[in-house]
Amino acid sequence: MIRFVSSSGDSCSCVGKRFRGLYTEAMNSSKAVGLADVAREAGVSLATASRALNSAYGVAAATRERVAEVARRLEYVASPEASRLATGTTRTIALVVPHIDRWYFGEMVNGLEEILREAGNDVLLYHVGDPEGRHAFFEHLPARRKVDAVVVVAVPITDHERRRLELMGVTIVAAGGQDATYPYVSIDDAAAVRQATEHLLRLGHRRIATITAVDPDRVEQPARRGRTRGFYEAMADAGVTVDEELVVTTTWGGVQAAEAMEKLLSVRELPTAVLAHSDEMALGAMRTIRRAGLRVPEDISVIGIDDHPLAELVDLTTVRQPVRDQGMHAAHLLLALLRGEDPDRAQKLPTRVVVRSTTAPARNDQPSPARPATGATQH
Amino acid sequence: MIRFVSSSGDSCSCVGKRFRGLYTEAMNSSKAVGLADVAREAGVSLATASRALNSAYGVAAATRERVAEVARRLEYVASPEASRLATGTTRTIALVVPHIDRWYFGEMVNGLEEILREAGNDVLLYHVGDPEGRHAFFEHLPARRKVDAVVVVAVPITDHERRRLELMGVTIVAAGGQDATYPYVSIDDAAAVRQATEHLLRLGHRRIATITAVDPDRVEQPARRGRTRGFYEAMADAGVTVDEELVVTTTWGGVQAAEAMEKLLSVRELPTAVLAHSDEMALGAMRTIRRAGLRVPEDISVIGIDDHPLAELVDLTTVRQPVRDQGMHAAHLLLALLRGEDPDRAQKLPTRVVVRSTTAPARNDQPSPARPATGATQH
DNA sequence: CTGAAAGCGCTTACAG
DNA sequence: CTGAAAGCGCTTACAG
Repeated sequence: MIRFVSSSGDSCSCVGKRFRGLYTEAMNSSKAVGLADVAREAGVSLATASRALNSAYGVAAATRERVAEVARRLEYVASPEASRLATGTTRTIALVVPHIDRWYFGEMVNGLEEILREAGNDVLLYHVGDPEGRHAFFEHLPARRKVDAVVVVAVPITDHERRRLELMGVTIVAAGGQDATYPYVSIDDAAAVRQATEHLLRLGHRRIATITAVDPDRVEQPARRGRTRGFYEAMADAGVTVDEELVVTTTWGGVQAAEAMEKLLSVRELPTAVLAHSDEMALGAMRTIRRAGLRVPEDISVIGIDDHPLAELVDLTTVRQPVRDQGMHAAHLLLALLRGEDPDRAQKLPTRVVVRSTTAPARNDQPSPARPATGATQH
Repeated sequence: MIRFVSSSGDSCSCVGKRFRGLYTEAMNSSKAVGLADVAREAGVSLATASRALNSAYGVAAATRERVAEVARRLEYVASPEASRLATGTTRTIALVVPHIDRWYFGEMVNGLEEILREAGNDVLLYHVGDPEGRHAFFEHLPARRKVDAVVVVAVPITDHERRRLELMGVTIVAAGGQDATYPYVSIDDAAAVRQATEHLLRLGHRRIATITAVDPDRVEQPARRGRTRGFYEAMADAGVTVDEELVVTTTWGGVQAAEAMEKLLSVRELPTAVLAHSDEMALGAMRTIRRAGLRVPEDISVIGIDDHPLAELVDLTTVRQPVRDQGMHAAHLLLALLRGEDPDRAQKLPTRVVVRSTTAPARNDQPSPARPATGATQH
C-alpha cells in the first residue's frame, strides 16, 4: 500500500515535495495496524483476537469486549487479502454492464451497489461493450476466482457462458434482463408495452405504429420478443389489426429511432400514434416528426418506455419502469442465493403509464369507443 | 470460491438440483489449478514458475517458454488474493462517484474503467450519494488498504479527506472536478460558460439570464465559481452590464432549473436568452418557457452545457464537453502517477459550442453588433 | 473459553 | 539461471 519505489527517494506516488518528509515519517512510524497489534494490546492470542472479531461463539463476553475495544481504538481493519486467502471467500461481486453511460444501466448499478455494499461486499465493475469484451470477461473472470458472484445487467448470456460460471461455483443473477435459465429480476416487457398500447387505444388511436428495438450483437433478444408480443396482444385484444407497415425495427438509440420514424412518415397513410421501446427512442421519433412539420401530440401522439429522468422535462408520456428498484431487488435475490436460501428466481416488478403531454385523443377519423385518459396516472 | 457449505449437501449456491452431481464432481476433480500444478507439470520449482510468469529477468528463455506453455494449457490464473498478500500491492483502484445514475458520471466511469482495466487493474465502484456516505468512504477505505489509488469523480474533497488518503499512501486523482490540491483532469468551466455566453452575445442578445448550479452538500463549489466567472467575464468583455436579477442560483437538476426559470419569467423585463449550467437544466428551463406560452428560440433562446446524448434529439444548442475523454485522461494521469512519473497534474480538455436550434438571433429590440452564427459548429 | 500451529497461494530475498 | 525457505496477514481445526 505505501509505495516508495524509487531508490532515489523522489517518487512518493503523487505527493508534492513539501509532503515528502511527512510521508516518510508516516511510512516509518505507522505501518497499518494488524491483528497482531490488537492481540498484543488486548493480551490475547491471535486466534482469540480473530475469533472475538469475527465469530459469534467461543469467546468469553469480556474478552470479546476487550478485543473489540482495542480494535476500535487502534482503528484496526482486517487486511482483506489475508482474510480472503485464509477463508477462500472473496466478498466481491462483479457487475457486468454493457453501457454504463446510459441512464438505465447507471440507475441499475446504483441500486445494486447500494444493497451489495451494505451487505459488506465489494463491487467490481466490468464494462463489457462489445462481444469481444463479453467473451474476454466470461473466459477470464471465473478462472481468476476473484468474485463470489456476478450480476449481469440486461445482457443475455449464452449457455456456454452460464455453464462456465456455474462450473466455477460462481453464482449468477440477471438484473433487468430475463431468461429462464438463471435467476433474474426485471419488468414484464410484454406488459409494459401492453400498457402503452392500451393507453393509445383508449385515446381512440387505431393506426398505431411501433418502433421496436433490438440489440445489435446479442445472441438472444428477449426484450424484443417480449415487448413486441405485448403490442400484438393488446392490439388483438382490442380487435385492431396491426398494419405491418407500421412496425419498424431498429437498434436501441434515439438517432436510430429518428431514422425509423422517417420510414413511418413515408407510409401511405400516416399513423396517428407511435410507441417507442424507450424514451430515448421516443425523443428521436419526435425530432423527426417535428422536423417534418408535424406536431406532437396534435398530429401524432408519442409514447415511450422507461420514464427517463428527462422524460419529465420534455413532458413525454411514457411507461415507467422502476430501474433502481430492479437493481436493489436483484441484489437481494443474489444475497439470498449466496446465503443458500431459496428465493423467488423470477421476479417481475410492475410498470405503469405516466401520462404527460405527448399523447392526445385520436382525431375523429376513427371511432373512439373508449374515453380519453384524464391526465392522471393510471396502472 | 467453490462454495458447498451445507453439510446436508443440498446447498450448492444457486444451482438447481439437476446440476448437483455435476457440481460435486467439478468440485472434487478440478479445484482450480495453482502455481504448484504449473511448476510440477513444467518440472521446475515454485520460485522459477513464479518468476517465469512475472518478472522479465532471471529465467532462461527456454524455461520461461515451457512454463508459459504449461500455464496456458492448464488455464492457470494466479490467485489475486495470494499475490496481493505476497506483494503488498492491490492492483485495485476505487472510483468514488456521487451520482452513478447521471449521464455525466456514467460516461466518466466508462472512460476510467476502460483505461484502468486495460492496464490490469480492478475497478471498485463506490457510490457515495450523501455527505455521510462520503464520510464513511474516506474514513474506512484507506484503513482497509484495499486500493492503490482512488479517483474521485467530480466531488471536491476536503483537505482532511485528502490528507487521510495521502497519509495511507493512496494516490488520488480527480476526474471532472478541479482543485489545486491534487491532480485532476477536467474542462475549463469558466471557458465553457464564456463560450456559451459569447455565442449568445454574437446572436445579438444583451439581456442574458443564467441559471447557475451549485451542489447542495459540497464543501467547495469550484464549478460554480468557475462557471459563474466565465459568464461575468464574457459579459464584461462585451461591454454588457449584467442584470443581477437575471442571475439565479439553484441546485443541479432539471426540475430545479424549471423553478428557477419561473423566477426569471417574473422579472420586469424578460431575458431574451438563458444560459443553463447543464443540458438537463436547459431542458427544465425550456419546459417552464413552453408552459408559459413562450417559444424557444423565437421568444427566448436557450443554451446548455454538456452535450448530453439527448441534447441532439431535442435540438438543444449547447457547449460540448468531452466527458468520456476526461475519464480516460484521468485514468492515464493516475497510471502515470502510480508509475512514479511526473505527468501534467492539471489537465483541461477543450469544449466547443454545438449550435442547434434553441438559440436564434435576438429580436431587434437591441442593437446587434455581431453577425449571427451560421448554424455550423464553432469553437 | 483459549492458544500454538498449520495453511491459504503466491512472491522474493538469499544462497547456490 | 534456479531452488529451498521465509513471509504476506489472516482463519481455523486441533488440543487443551
